[in-house]
Amino acid sequence: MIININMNEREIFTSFLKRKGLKMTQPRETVLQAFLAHEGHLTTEDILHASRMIDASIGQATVFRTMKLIAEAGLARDACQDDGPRKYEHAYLHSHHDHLHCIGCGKVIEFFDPDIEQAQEAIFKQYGFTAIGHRMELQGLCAECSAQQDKTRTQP
Amino acid sequence: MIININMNEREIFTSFLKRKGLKMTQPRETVLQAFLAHEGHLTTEDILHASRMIDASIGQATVFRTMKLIAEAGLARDACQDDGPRKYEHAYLHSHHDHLHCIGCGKVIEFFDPDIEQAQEAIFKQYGFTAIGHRMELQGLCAECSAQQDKTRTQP
DNA sequence: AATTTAATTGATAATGATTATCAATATCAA
DNA sequence: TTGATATTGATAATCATTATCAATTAAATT
Ligand SMILES: [Mn+2]
Ligand SMILES: [Mn+2]
Ligand SMILES: [Zn+2]
Ligand SMILES: [Zn+2]
Repeated sequence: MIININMNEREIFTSFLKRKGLKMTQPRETVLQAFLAHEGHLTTEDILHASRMIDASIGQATVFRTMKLIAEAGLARDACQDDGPRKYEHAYLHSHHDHLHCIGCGKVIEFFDPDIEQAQEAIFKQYGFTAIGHRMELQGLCAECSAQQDKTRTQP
Repeated sequence: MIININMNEREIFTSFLKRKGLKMTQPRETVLQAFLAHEGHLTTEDILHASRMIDASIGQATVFRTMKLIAEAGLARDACQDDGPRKYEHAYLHSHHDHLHCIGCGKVIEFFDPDIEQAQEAIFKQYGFTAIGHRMELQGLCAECSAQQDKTRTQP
């Protein structure tokens, strides 16, 4: 099975299901459309709400189950690794990136640094590992939150 | 309060507690000793077991609470970010490092790469962030697990 | 088209890690 | 020693996720 560049997400998901002996169903269709309709970092609850806009009878368990399949099909991936519920982001035609997270206001900046990626590859090689992936999240204070904190400090 | 290089972990913890208006107690002493007695990546359950070797009456909640304080005092930090229970590692006189994780056998290798650390600093600066920290975990297959997987593939 | 087979669904219970609650107890400054 | 206050362990509660299961639905086969 060759994945054609013109194959859209729905076709990718359908053929993924068929390959695994699973069925394309109405609820799975609904969850997929709900996910595809929103960019960004989405919790399962976000996707449940979006799904129920389309079909109010969708169950929570179905969203958990379907999102796991959508990720396995390569259309979604885990976004952050901080505490709290898992967050999915789009993976189809969305290239790999890491996250810079402001712990003051919660803002998340996506970035890609080829030097870091290359250095990571070098680490894998150095220890004789076959690379599978990595998780990296930088945590800090954005410019605004830094300034605000300075103010608080100088006026106690 | 200047932290003397000769101040041992117990003294650091005691003065941390005093500074926060908290008390050094028998159970906290026990949990600290249990943690200090074991290197590596320890779950709260590991530390509970070790604590109960010293004092069988230690409660689970006390371990959760005390480990949080020990981490806040700078003696412990979170080790991994994979699923499952939180893992603590020693932070006192244990320099920062990242983790290379074999998802085949679970092996964890600790490494430190100044180039990656520097590149991370550059990212913070580029986006105007004040750096606080980062979490990075590389995931792959170690040499043994890679070899084993190749065997399975060529002999179906 | 009807039948058969197996996968799927949503509701609900269960799980696992962590946190909150609370009455009884321990600590420590005065 | 006392007394205010922090702490404890047991237990309940929470939160995200998974497991269970009877009813339903999708596809393969007649
Ligand atoms: Mn992202
Ligand atoms: Mn470590
Ligand atoms: Zn911010
Ligand atoms: Zn391995």
